[in-house]
Amino acid sequence: MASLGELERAVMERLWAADGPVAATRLRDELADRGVALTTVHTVLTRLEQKGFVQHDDARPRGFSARASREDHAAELMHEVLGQAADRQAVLARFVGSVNDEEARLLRELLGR
Amino acid sequence: MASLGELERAVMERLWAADGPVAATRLRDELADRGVALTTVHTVLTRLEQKGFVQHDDARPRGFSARASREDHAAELMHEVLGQAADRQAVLARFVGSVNDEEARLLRELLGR
DNA sequence: ACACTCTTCTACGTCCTGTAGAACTTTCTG
DNA sequence: CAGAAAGTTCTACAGGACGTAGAAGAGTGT
Repeated sequence: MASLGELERAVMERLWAADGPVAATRLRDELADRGVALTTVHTVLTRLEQKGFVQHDDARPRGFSARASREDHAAELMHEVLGQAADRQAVLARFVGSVNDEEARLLRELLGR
Repeated sequence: MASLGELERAVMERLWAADGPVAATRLRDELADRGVALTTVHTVLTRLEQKGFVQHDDARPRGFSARASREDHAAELMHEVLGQAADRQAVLARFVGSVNDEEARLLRELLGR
């Protein structure tokens, strides 16, 4: 369900990187390499809001921000994927079987050894 | 990158559920509720092949099969999602923080002790 | 050989996403 | 406060992905 387009993802990336609400103009500037127009940014933001990924305050130059942190979002996605399969255990087994050492160590730590 | 359409997913589901190559006609029958034509099934299969999810043998009524098991596929997706975020550790932390007890137990087991 | 089944080719409508002009609203500035 | 500047919303369109399938071609069975 939650798949984003190229530009949408790029916008989310900036919102996640920012530490507070971001104005559309700033997003346009940060995406200068793409040369997108300000209205384009607005369109994308509106769509991201409809999808529930973004919200904006009612300050005058609107401040846009991500509803969930990048990490929460990713973790959520991981759960979604995990939940999709009937045999969650098998999926976890495959998953764990292919994490690198560092991640494995971290996982052990997180699971309280 | 790897996002499938409604029908595509349904087809993959049957291929994953099957324990061997499946003929297009059988897929059509299994998807009878949708009333899709055989050619439609073929089109979808062709696209899934192009995407690398499916392969077929050269027996005469072609036998189609998934390239990866549903579990491998899911685990792969999980890795993809994990890799997308800059702070993988944070993602793992959130992820582990929200698995249920049973899954946590399984994870500990899988991580060897 | 002929009918039947399967496969490939080609095509089209719809929805999603990128893209942005036009029009409207709010804010700034003289 | 009027006019300009900046920001926001509305509306539209093009391209691509996906669902859908007819037409045409290839293989199989009798």
